[in-house]
Amino acid sequence: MTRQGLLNAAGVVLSRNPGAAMAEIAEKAGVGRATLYRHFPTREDLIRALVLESLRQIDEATQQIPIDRLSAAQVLAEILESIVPLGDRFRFLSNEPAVLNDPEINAAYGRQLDELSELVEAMKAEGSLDRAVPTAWVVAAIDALVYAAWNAVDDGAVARRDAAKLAFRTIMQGFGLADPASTSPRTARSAKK
Amino acid sequence: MTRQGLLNAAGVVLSRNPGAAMAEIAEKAGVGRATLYRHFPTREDLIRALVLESLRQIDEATQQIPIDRLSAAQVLAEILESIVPLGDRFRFLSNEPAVLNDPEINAAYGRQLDELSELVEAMKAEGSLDRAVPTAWVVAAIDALVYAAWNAVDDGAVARRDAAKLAFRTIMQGFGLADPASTSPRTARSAKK
DNA sequence: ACTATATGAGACAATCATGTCTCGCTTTCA
DNA sequence: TGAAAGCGAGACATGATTGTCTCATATAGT
Repeated sequence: MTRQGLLNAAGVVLSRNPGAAMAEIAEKAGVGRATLYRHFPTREDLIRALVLESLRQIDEATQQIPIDRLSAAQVLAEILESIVPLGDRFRFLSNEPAVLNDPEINAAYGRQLDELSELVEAMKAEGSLDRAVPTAWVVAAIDALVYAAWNAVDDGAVARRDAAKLAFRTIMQGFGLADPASTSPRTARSAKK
Repeated sequence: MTRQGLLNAAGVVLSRNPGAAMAEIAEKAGVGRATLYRHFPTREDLIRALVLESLRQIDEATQQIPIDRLSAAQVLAEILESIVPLGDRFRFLSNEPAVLNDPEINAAYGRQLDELSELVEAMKAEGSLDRAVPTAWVVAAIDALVYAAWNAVDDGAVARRDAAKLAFRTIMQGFGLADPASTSPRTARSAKK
């Protein structure tokens, strides 16, 4: 059994139950528990490796995007297409103490968030997003919508090939320039009369 | 120590670390471990009670909204104002096996999702949301944005009083009628030239 | 003051996951 | 064919957590 296979199994099992035991992961991988420990001496090592591998996959996918030939909005579209399929890998361990305090993981994740912030700023600069919306909120919402998109696919509410496009459309419209009449409750009320 | 105080402490501790021990929860509540067990005979009982209490709080908050005097969009705005402050209580145990298989919890949560679906349909009917966007996706995204909003407040990225409004604006714009020029990557590219 | 009730502290057994180790078995490579 | 390496199964000790229980104390109501 390859290291990748073990990490995949760990991803599947842990995303459904973050507290799953090593035995459960080994079983999912079709491997003896001892073998799992041979590759990852401790549970913490396994989780660290899983998170780093996931972050690496995201880097790999996004670095293949020709950013110099696309608008910032198009870059975001490509990023979403790339990472929505990987969306499950992350949310489940945001609270893992082993992950939260790891400097290497924090550095890598922080860098990715920073890159996303820069992309959002670029989108504001090119006029595809509303400057009035806080960048931090846009980044947080993108994060959440990626997760929601993967989730919706997972329980069959949305087709796999549509998920990234739905998320992209939601982001672009949601943070584009406002049409006040359709977003303010007060005016919506008067419009109802 | 009141039952409510224990549930509050459990909410605080478990939302930060879903695997926290009973001793940690009791300590947070400033109470002996035995006392905690007197109120909740097993850990599972505690988690069940916490989830049900959280769902009940949402019901309570939303039922005070005068739905007959507001547009569907306004109702959504009020709902967001009510539940964004409670947002942390839920995501953390969506994977808890004790919760996932509990019929009472599933019924209550499913009903709330159904009500949200109905509200989304009503918003489509009144023209404040785009009929072309799948309701399931809208519901999933609202769910995710509520969580994102609470999260952004929690780490200081967004002011508490702005969170619900940001989420509302994002939803209303994000699922309103599209302005094709601002959402399609293809056209964005030609616009860049 | 008196009694009933709830509490905090802590001992305790049972359970469970972790991490180590050994022992055959199989595969691979020479 | 033979040696080496990796594997599955499982025994084992360890530590942490759960859930039960006791007992002394505090508090509230009468």
